[in-house]
Amino acid sequence: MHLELSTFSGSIKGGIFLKDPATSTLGWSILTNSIEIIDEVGFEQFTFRKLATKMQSTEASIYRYFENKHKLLLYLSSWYWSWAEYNLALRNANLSSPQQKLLHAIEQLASPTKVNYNGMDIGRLYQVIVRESSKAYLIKEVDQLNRNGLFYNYKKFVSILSQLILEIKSGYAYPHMLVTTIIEGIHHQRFFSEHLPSLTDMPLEGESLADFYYSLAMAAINQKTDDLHTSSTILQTLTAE
Amino acid sequence: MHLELSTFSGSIKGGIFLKDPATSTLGWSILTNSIEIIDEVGFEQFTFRKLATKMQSTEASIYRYFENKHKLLLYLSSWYWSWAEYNLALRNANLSSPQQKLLHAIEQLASPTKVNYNGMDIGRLYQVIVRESSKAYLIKEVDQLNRNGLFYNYKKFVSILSQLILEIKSGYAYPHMLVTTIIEGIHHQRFFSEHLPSLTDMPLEGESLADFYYSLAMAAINQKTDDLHTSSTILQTLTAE
DNA sequence: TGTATTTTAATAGTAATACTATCATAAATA
DNA sequence: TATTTATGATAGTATTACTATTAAAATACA
Repeated sequence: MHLELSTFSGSIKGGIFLKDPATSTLGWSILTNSIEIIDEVGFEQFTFRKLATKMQSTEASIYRYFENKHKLLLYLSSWYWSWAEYNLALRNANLSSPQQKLLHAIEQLASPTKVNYNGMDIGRLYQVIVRESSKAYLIKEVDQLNRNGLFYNYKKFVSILSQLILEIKSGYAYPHMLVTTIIEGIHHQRFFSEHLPSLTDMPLEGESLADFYYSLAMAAINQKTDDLHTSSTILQTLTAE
Repeated sequence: MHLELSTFSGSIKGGIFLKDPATSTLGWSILTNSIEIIDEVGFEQFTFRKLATKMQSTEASIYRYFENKHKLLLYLSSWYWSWAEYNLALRNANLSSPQQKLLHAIEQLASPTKVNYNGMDIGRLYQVIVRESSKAYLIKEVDQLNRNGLFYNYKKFVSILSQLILEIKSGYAYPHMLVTTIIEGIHHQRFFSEHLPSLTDMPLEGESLADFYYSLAMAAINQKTDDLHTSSTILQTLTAE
């Protein structure tokens, strides 16, 4: 297991960074320290000045790696999805059942392995992803970033899960919607259960969270054709009751 | 309809504002203009200076209504949920079927009425909600804000839909999770279909989006007990295949 | 109608943020 | 050893996110 882990290296698109932080100790320090600060103070309060101070480096040095803190967040997010993809492939390598593969994927999304990878605290990165990752794309510049392929890693992960869905139910019409609903749903429920519990149900641990979304996926996939209506036919059915 | 509309007034918790913007023309102007600017430049680039310039007023005047731009966003979000609740109640007033009520709720979430309420462009507010509303709670200060009851309106709306779910299927264990999954899901799909289409399926209009989530809700609710497993039993089932 | 009170505008100012630029030095590499 | 590259140190600018003060305008109220 450890051997495989050490062979992993996130493949992040240039364009996110000015200089790849994965290629130097200072760069790697930017990543690990930024995770800690963002986790502690939140992305809004996170500044390159705070990061530089913590790292005992300078703002100027950080700016040589990233244009701004948003690109750094995008890097962390991309790295996470690259890691998630790698880890999932490892875990599912010698399985054939797409159901089981999907279950593993959902379990991993709901409670990731809390390992430490070269000083990078994956559990903490997960915390950051849960609270901050949607801010990487819910922005005005999203189209421009997307044109440059900067959401590649997230899209790739979604695409892999969508493929799994189609293996389970060939011809299912909404694999991508289902997958993104599950992913973002898991993140939201994780956040809600900790901070806004009345928006969830009971203290949900990673396991039961995974159960809920796996069941949801299966229910959606295995829905009888009779259950699928358009708004108008649904309304007719209901009015006829 | 117009009469009813004019009787609506959002009930927003004090604590979000310093002085209720709904009680003065300047305050109302802050709301309508901020929606336009946030829609145009995004919440990150939105500043009270830009707002003051557009309104032909001053920063100091705006600061008398809101502590900061985040509280203003929270106000817009609360106002939206208050409006959504009011509108839904109106639409469902003389219906009895909880299924139909839920369908109406989901349809409204997926494509809100594009009316203009006292100069407030609801369609534009909806755009802002889709892209920005999660930033109102995905922050480090969430617990403190929540202790002061500042997420009341969103919680209330979620609670109403959860009640509907329980009317449809008494005893269903996860009404809140299902509801927030649907709400945030709708917003995400709306955003994705416009900006990251590979994360959705086909060009989804409001109607088909509503269909997808209504079907999802029904599938989750009407799931046979046999379909509900814990992770361990799921794994056993799968391994046995 | 006049006076008191509240609301807004105008202006100024401060600390922090988000950068850019320059130069020196250390480390790596050729 | 020479040369490139990476980092550090320092400085500086425009913008942001406010706070404070005073004056004018609008409103309430007696």
